[in-house]
Amino acid sequence: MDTQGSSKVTLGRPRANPLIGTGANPRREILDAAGRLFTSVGFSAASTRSIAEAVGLRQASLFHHFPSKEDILAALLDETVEPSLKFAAELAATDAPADVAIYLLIVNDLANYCSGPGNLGSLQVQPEARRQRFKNFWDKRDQLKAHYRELIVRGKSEGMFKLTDSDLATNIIFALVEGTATWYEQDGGWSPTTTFDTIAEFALRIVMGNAEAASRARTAALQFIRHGTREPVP
Amino acid sequence: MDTQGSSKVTLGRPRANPLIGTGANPRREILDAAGRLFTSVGFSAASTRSIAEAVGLRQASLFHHFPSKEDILAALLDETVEPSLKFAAELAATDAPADVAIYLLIVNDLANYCSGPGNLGSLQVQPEARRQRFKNFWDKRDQLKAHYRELIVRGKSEGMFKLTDSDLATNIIFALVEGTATWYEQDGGWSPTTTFDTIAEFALRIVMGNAEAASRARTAALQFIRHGTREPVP
DNA sequence: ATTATCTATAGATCTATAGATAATGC
DNA sequence: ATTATCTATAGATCTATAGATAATGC
Repeated sequence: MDTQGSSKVTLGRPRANPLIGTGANPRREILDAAGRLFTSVGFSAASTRSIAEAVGLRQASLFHHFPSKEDILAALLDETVEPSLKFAAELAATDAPADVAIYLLIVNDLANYCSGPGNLGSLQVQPEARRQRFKNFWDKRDQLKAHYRELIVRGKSEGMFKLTDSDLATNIIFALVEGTATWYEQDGGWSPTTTFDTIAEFALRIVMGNAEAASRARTAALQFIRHGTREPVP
Repeated sequence: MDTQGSSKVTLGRPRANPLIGTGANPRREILDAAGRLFTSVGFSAASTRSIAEAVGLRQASLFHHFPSKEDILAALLDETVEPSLKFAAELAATDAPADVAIYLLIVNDLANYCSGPGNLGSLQVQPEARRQRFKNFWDKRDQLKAHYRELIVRGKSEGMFKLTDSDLATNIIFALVEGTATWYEQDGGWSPTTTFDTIAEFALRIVMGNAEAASRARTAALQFIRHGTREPVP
């Protein structure tokens, strides 16, 4: 079975406008176009007709791939949180200290949330995303937030983080990360690397309350990526 | 002329449902209901019918008060940024040091943006708010952001703030403040005072890179409110 | 006479379903 | 035969306008 769209044969009746899209992976094309439209004009304002047109299909043909417009958004929301959740789980299984781990978690999540045109992470702030239909997404997002909380509680108990209320701090740090998707633009201004690194270091300044300690933790985190351990290279 | 709605006499034909709203200030009632609906279900998903029903009017009657649905959103957006902009201008005219000023600016803006049901500050993240029609709002919001930048540049040049890139820092701090409207809820968890104070102190930790200095600046800011100057009370 | 509402409706959507059709697979 | 598309359309909206109506003001 070919699920990657590398094959050239396409079954079924040809599209109204075959010039747009390869037709090899219609589901993927639809998700990409919908992501662009949902973030640029909004979920409700993006019509199924406009999504279909963007991929060279007629409006009704979308419903062969998704039972409803909401299902398209559900798939997109899931795609944004799923990789972050997976990374957080893997990270929790390492011996990374709390400061190193939170830096790595933030940089990874920023890369996920600020991906795709318009930054798919910004989908979740649209009021339509609060509908019951998307509960599954919010559950996963709560799990991701729990990983943040876990690290913050650990860092505090080890005396590494200087915080009064771990839960409030979790909310603020998490919002700092998630909120980036609503303003950051790939094109204008700063490179993703610079931006994400700065935000993660700022988060360390918040929890550690010390710019030098934050800077050292950042360096240790970058070492950790390269060597899979915090031990400094000789 | 009575613009405050304190009068009991109401001109014109009675409403379909006079039980809802006083009828004394229809424009205000419409804005409040629309604010609730725009933040809870989204601008596009909130129909003019649903807004009208919420204030006991028929759908068409809204258009006596606002020429279009977009004009309602424009008025709401303006109401969120206008008081913040005014405060920032007044603050700039005082002798408050950069750290004290940014603390006060942030706490004030948080109170503004997190007001009204659903936090009216969250209106601006809806993709519909990007439309050309709302350029006036974005211009004012840019002015407010310029005040943040001003303080950050000043604090850095005075050696009080430890930052590499003032512009990137401005964006991140500003997003930290604005983004609060998308997650903070009055009812669940923390009081506005505690939350806003914590966020402002965290912003100081970011720019100053020192928890103790941040804490002192916060104390000085609270003094400044009480005495209109930073000089410690004897 | 003035005002704020009402009723009625135009005209433009919008999502989703039903059933036909144009490809390839076997 | 299977698949992915198409056309056609139902039925439910949605915003905004036109003109009537039910109050108060003078």
